[in-house]
Amino acid sequence: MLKPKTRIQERNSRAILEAGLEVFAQQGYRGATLDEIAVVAGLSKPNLLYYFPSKDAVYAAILSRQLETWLDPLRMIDPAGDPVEEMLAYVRRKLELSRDYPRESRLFANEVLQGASRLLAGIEGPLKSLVDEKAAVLQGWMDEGRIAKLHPVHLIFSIWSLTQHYADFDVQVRAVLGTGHDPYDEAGAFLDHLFRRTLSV
Amino acid sequence: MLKPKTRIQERNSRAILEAGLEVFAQQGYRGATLDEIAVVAGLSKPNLLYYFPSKDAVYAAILSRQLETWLDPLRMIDPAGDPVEEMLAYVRRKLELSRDYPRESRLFANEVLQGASRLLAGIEGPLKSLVDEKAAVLQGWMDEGRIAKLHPVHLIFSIWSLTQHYADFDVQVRAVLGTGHDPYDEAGAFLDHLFRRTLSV
DNA sequence: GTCTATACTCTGATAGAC
DNA sequence: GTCTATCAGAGTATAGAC
Repeated sequence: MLKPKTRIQERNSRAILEAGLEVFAQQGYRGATLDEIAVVAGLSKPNLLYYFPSKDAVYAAILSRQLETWLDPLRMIDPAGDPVEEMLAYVRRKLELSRDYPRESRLFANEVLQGASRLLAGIEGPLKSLVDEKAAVLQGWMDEGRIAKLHPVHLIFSIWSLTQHYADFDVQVRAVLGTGHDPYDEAGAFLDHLFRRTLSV
Repeated sequence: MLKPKTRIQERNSRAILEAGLEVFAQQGYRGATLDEIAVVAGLSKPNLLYYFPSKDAVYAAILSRQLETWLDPLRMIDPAGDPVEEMLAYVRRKLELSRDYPRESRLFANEVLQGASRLLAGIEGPLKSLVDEKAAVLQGWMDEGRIAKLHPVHLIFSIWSLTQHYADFDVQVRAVLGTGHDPYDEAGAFLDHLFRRTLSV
């Protein structure tokens, strides 16, 4: 990416990343086109390519920008806190991410679904380390009898899958629920209930 | 699609549907190319287009072929059975689908993720009807105090999300678990435990 | 019925005017 | 810095030989 120097460069760089997020999240890498991204960003295609050298560069910039945000909620689990409340707070934070950043969720979903070749190479190590670290915390809580004994890694998977479902499969959720529902409101209550029952000893 | 008459037509039609499933499931509709499908099917591109008039026709044929299989496990829930065991059996059937037909799962995931425009138009009604019907059965069980009181539709969503996660995000699951794990084996035990705790009164 | 050749469109990327 | 014009390659689809 071009290092932004002027106000107009700053604005255009942002517009491209924003438009790219929109289009890549809906179509996946191969399905997305620079034409569409340029239109959404309000630029010509050559102008877009003045800021980023290639389609791949746009995609990589967007992916890496979102990574931290995506893993932060897991990092925030506090080994010194109350186990059940820590887990329920994690579920809430993840559900809020799905509600407030559904495009980011779908971007990752597309990426993983399509093999994650661009993503996993870079984060496989750190991701596994973080999960292992937190799984050890959960295991400790289980050994102390403070939460129910379950496979800790699959417990983390279950939180990812249940919360991200509402962003990734949004159109299906809304189609099945019908009108007059607030999916995230209902999901919040449902998941709180589900994990409280599941985790309590 | 061409109505198969000869043995060679039968074989080629199958090969195209099989190859299309493979490629569409990994790339989504727009990301998939006829070139790739033809190569996987072992045919030339024009020959592929002799059997199906267009890319869209191949895709539509594959989608509709898989729909029944995908909804059958939900249909099989028996209102006259034991509530908790019926639900756990449903979870098992869905997990087996993910294990045995991961490409079909990813095909639907891509489709829904990318807006489901080709799918929902055709099945929105039937899908919602089926879910509503089974949600009423669950609600009845809850009213009778035979399973825990939870939002029945979100309960169904939770089963979809937890089971399909293992097919759709397979590469992430395996990357995080590391080697020496059988994801579906562990997931079976985990989900059985989770839903037994969640549903028991 | 199947293949080769090809038409035509879309896509990513570049050159060069302003 | 941004635009118009354009290229090469990939993409869907068709024509016509065999």
